[in-house]
Amino acid sequence: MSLPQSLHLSVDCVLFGYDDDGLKVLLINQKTAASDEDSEPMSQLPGDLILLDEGLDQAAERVLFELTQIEGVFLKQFMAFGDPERVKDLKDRAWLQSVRNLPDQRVVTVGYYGLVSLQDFDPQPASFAGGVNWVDLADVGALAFDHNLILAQAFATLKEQLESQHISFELLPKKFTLTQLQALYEIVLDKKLDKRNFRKNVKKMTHVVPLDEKQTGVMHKPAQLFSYEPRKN
Amino acid sequence: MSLPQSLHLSVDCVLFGYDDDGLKVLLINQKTAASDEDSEPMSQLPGDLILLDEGLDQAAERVLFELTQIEGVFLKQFMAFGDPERVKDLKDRAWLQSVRNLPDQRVVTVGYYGLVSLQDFDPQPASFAGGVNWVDLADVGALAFDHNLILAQAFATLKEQLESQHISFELLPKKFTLTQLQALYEIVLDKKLDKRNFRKNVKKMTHVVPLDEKQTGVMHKPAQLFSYEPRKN
DNA sequence: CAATGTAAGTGTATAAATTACACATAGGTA
DNA sequence: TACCTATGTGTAATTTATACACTTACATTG
Repeated sequence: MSLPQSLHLSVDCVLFGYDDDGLKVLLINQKTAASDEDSEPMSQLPGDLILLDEGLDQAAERVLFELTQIEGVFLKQFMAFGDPERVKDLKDRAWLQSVRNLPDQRVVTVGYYGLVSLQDFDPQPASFAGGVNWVDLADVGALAFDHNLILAQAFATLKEQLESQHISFELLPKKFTLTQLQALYEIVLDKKLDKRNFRKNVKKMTHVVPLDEKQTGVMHKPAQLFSYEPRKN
Repeated sequence: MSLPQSLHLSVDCVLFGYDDDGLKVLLINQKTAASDEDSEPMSQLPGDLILLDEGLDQAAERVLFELTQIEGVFLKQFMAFGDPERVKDLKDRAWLQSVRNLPDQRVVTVGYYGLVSLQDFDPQPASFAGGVNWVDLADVGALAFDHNLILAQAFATLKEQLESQHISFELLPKKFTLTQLQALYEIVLDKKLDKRNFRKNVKKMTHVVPLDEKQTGVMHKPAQLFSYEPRKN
């Protein structure tokens, strides 16, 4: 009834980062074997095979940390990608051969998206292998495998869940102004919002609390700082 | 960098069925080896390992058809389940041993939920092995593996997506009355709705169109029949 | 064929939520 | 001290959501 199976399972992390400059995604450069000249290095999402004794969420955390030194961030599964051809493209062969024991093996991957504030996290996280870059969403080029698809799907999920899931705050520094919060909403939802109406809505969110602190060093009226306080029951 | 992996990947289908009697889920009875007396047969969701050359959506369709003879229904991936212990429970050992070459192998599964109208589909789909039953959601007992968790997650997803995704119609016969539609909403959302307001909202849905046809054989004013017409561009 | 039972079908008034919109203020800089 | 810049605030108009009750069409029964 059940045939012997042989396939690999990986996780890929789509880590979004935000600062006043806009919305970025974390990409790593494939480190090809030193002698490889003809194959230009591609960018890809941080991802790797899962270990046999770890759960999926755990794997996503570990892989993200190993590849980017980032830890302790919000990470959420959003979709599995299992096209049998997804790692069979010619452009990806060289890298697979340099890094996998069984480069021809089918790989199904589980996508996670994550959110960080570029202020609170080191904007250029050290990595033990290959470069790590925050790339503006608009500037993302062709990625390895089906990673453009995974990224698009992750962004669509972020858009859908931004309002319902209290996740905007993961993208902001611990202390933020309402203008920052609004700018984030405008970027993710891709539409302009009215300042007064936006603030009216925020006032209804009991988990957004004003601090006894103001912005400093700005050449205009300093903004009130707020922080996110998830309900403590 | 990447250790050799060895795990199995399956799909599990949570198929919801609806009739005037309520919301059901399709379960199959594990067929244990004939001589097995001490292990009572458990119920589980229809699911099986994926084949090496098929995509995930394709696998879900195939597995559902093979186990229940149901095909051509709405099926949507909703979540992957990868707890390393999810198939290690004692209660599930006997069945795994009778059906798998590598019963100790870790299995990660991708969950799909599906929707059918019990009117339009055979309410007791034939199956080539083991019984197949529509079980009222309230009467679902302990299932094999983590299938109670998968079911709960699927139902939560259905609830979330019912309104945004036009999926209520998958659960209804091709021709339905507004009362049926409303009853479905009330069951899934678990709240009573106002008849007049509900109908006002439906009138705004351009994809719900009245037919030149009425209910027959009912001992009251016959209801107008409607059908779902996804926008044809 | 008249009376009865049953669910279908319909409108309006009220409340709530969303939208549109403009100017005074606090601090920094010159 | 004057000026620049982004902050912070209220109200009226519109749209959307909610609450609510009676007449109608068909089938059954006496």
